[in-house]
Amino acid sequence: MSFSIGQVSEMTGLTTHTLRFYEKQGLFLEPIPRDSAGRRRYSDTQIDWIRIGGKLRTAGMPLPEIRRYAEASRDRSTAAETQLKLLQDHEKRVRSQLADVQHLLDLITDKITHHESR
Amino acid sequence: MSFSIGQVSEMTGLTTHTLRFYEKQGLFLEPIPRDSAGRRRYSDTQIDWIRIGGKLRTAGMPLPEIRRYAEASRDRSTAAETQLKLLQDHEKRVRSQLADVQHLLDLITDKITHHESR
DNA sequence: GTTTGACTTGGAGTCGACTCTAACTCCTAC
DNA sequence: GTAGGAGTTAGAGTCGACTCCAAGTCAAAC
Repeated sequence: MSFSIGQVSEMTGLTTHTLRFYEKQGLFLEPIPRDSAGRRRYSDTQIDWIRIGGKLRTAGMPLPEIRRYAEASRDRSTAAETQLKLLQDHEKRVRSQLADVQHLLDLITDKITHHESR
Repeated sequence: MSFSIGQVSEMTGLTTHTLRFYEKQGLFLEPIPRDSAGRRRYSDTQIDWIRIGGKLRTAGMPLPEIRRYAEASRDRSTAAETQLKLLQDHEKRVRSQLADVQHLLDLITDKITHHESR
């Protein structure tokens, strides 16, 4: 079973523009095959990957890192470990952003408490 | 006590370029006063705000929202509540990014566990 | 057999957030 | 008094991540 770019767009929430753009950026690694008329045909496994890539994006991972993530799957024996490391690094970044926000939240709630008890 | 743009740059880690850029973007709200030669002089309270703005940035908040945060401080009676809301909204976003990463981390660690137990 | 609609490409345009340049003005130190 | 260094401005350039455009191809429906 294979899907057109329009179908994949519907399935993943990425626009067709973005799908072509990601392909140009080398984010897929397995090249997307074309039918006799030159149109892209996506397989299930490619769609699975696109969904993961999309999650990585919404999670704030920059494209070059997502590319590294994709490239890691080349080497079957080290893929998961490399990807784990990329994810952990990114998790650290997001966690520190969260810590920043929470620090500011503390300051603000303190301010409000003081204001109320005045 | 007031400080030059170069000193503020040192103190906050933002470049002088960025400080001028943020000012153009209306991120300060209290306008930065100039000395007799037209140079910016930052007060302590302005520096305090710049530090907060910087934190908001590294926490991933976009500039328009930081502007709203700054503008909120106009109205002394509602400032803290408005800012609290902005922070909470942003916290939600960052949390959901973190959840995405953690979901992927789960998938990967599962994959590794399976691989090891094969 | 032509219209319609989904696709193709290369390349241009947009937007957010900086980052840099050019030409200029001050102040301080020698 | 002039050289150096830190400022000033308006505006241009960069980079990441899309987003759109023009010109064209193809298959299916009428």
